[in-house]
Amino acid sequence: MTERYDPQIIERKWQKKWEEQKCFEAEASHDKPKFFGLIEFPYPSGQGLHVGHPRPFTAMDVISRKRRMQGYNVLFPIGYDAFGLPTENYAIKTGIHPAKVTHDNIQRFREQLKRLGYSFDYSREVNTTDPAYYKWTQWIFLKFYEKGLAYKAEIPINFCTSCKVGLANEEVVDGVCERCGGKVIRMIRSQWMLKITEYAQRLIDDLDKVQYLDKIKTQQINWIGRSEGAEVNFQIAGTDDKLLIYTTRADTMFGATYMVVSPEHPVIEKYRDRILNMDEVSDYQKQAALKSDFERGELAKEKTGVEVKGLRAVNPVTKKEIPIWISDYVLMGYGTGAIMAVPAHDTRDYEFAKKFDLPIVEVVAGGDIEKEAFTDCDHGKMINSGFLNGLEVKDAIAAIIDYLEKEGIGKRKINYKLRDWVFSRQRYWGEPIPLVHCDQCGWVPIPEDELPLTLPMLDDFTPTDDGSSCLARAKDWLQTTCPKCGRPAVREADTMPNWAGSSWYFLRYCDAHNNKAFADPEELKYWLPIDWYNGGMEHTTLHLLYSRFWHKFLYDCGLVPTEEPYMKRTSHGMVLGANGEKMSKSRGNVVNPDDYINEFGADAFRMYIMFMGAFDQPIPWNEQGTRGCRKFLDRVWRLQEMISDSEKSSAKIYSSLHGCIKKVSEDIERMKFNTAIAAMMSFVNDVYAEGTLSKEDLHTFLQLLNPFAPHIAEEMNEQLGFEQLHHSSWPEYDEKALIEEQVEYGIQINGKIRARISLPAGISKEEIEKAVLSSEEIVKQVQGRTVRKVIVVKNIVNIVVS
RNA sequence: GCCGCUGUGGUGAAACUGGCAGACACAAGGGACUUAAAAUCCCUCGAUAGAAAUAUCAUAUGGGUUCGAUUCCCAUCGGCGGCACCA
Repeated sequence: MTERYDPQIIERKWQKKWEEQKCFEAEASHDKPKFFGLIEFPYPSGQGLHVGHPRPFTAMDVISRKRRMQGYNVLFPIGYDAFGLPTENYAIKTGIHPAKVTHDNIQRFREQLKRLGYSFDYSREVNTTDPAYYKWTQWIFLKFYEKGLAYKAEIPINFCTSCKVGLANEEVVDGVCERCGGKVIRMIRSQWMLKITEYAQRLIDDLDKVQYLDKIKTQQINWIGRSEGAEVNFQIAGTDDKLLIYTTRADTMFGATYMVVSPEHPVIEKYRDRILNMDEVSDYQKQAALKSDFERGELAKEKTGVEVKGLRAVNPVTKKEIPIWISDYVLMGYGTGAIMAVPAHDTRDYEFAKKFDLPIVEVVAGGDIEKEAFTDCDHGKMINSGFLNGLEVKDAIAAIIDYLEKEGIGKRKINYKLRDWVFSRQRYWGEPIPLVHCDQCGWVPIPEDELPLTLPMLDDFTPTDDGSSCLARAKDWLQTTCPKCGRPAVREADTMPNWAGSSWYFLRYCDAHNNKAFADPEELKYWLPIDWYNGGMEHTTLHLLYSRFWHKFLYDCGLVPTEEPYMKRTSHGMVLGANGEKMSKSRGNVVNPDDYINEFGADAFRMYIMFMGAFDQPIPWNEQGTRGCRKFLDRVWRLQEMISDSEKSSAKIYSSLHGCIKKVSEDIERMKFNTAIAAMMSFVNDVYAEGTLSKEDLHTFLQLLNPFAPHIAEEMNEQLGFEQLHHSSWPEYDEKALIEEQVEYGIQINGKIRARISLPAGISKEEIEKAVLSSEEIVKQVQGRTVRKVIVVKNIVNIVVS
């Protein structure tokens, strides 16, 4: 009689063994084919791991464990993305240094991860806040600077007028400071920018070279937002100045009845003396400054705006004078900050024109502009448009741009919605930007041998009154000398955003302890590209795009061997709280895995997290689920009592096992972990029905179970007397075992199942048709009706009768 | 608002390329074992009608394409993610 299944003992035993034997460290040799599996490294928050973390981790652990058994040299690393706001805010509140908080949090995370039995290579762990790591983050930033891709620009930040702190967008709730409820304004600051827009086209084009889920590609393409259109100059009446606009619908120019400029547009300042209602205009500018771009873009909001009296523009095709308005639905950050408004054919312009009673001129026939804007550009012909009349929209666009170019009024232009990356944060807990400012020499990079530029130890992390980070108060650190001319100079007090460290961490995994380079080129050549990167959909447009951008830049510098970092990208659905809402401390629905591991074991927890639902869909946590999977593992454990003395299992069990091998092997590749587990459950149910199976077949089953529940699988396998599972080869299925002798056909009459008939396998369609039509059941059902058609597909026979 | 995803029993879901809707579980109910409980094992389990065989209805809602639609198309309604300083 075998002992009772006790996961607490078994799991500790195997975790210890794996660590001692260094089972999951990637092999230094480059002889074998490699597999680099990547998960998004966690942010070590103060609450520790919650049940959402293990979902992607377990999935990639399953895949990595399978790859090892398939003979690959596997790199499955782990690290911590540890710079960031929550830790800093915690430090401000408690006075405990963020480095200490980070250290403790990481310690806790690591322990929790180890308890879950992940096959991470802990020897290559990275931590973005470690100076030995961020030395290279700074080094890469200097490369950007060197190549002219890092530059300074005047960009607004959110500033709480009461705390005197720069705020992240997330900290601004309904226009006020999340912490104190104080008024938030937009304050202009000079900030470091990275020119990601220079890579916009390549970031779209090279998606063809990788296997990302289509929805991820689509999301990135839409985010980059390439559009083909034209830039057109509108003369400002009575001046030599022109207002430049960008439009994708140049065909509608004859319908442009007014113009709108963004509240920040420089033309306002320039002509303030000519503007008759400047008081009204500046009031509006002030109001607009309080809103975020997001609020301003919201269509749901009532349109607002003010006519700029005294300033008028000339429509270059109708030659008519038209009014100029300012409104916050036009953003300075996209296009040119000015638009021509064509209310008949643009929804926002239409709404605006209706509200302020501006003229609406229909120029594309086909809609009902009394009711709404007609924006369809695939149907409809031009009207009221001079030489464009009668043309289709597509042709009209080409014709008018040709005309504009010929007349020198405008030109073709490709535009991107993507904006350059604001790279400065007025914060302490980030990588210092390794530049100094010298009155003589301007911005000067610090010499490479002075990297890393480490964060000074402070005890007060609160920002300064003007919104600068607390580094601005660290005078000793701030004051330095210019590396170029030796005169006194000042360091940059802003730090890098959290995204910096996560934009290249996967490269460091290839050679985590190198202190001469961010990684050895030979290691990069072997390990790159990452074979499979799984992460959340929420990272699609920021982290994923930023890291592709950094990688392409490093490729251009000759520092990495591949154009793209990730060959394959998949994503998981979020684990929600039991109430169906996103897990968060403030909602009080955060679930910690520890309780479940203590009660049911890590294997049961891993099984459940993979079984609970479709991997790519969000799913609420269910308290009962882990118990159910524990029940399954108990059943698996008792298979030991069913081992037969004979060498072979019954034909039925053999066939069931090989069906299971096929299903599990294929489903892991498709990330259909839930159905892979269902297949294993079915196999175990079959064995229980049969009452017995061979030792060899149980071993094979344990190989399948091993990626999901590695501790129990190794333990049972050891008791059977086989070598450790992670050294064994992934089983192949026997095709012959899957062939059935009889096939059951579903017989439909006019598309509805009316009968089931079992026929021998491998007979022709004609024979099937004959057999079905002559069967007693069908003869009865079809009686008195005419058979029009018989369709035989797979194991369906549809008889169409009338 | 814009972009992407999504909607199937009491619950989580499955159905791979348009081909037998509800696999596999959870919960619930009934039974066996037990002094009893836990554990375990067996049975029932979409709705309506029926003793049953069976019939009708059913994959958010309304249309469409098709021999056949959970799957494709159009519209409507609800949920989730992202919207550039949360990570």
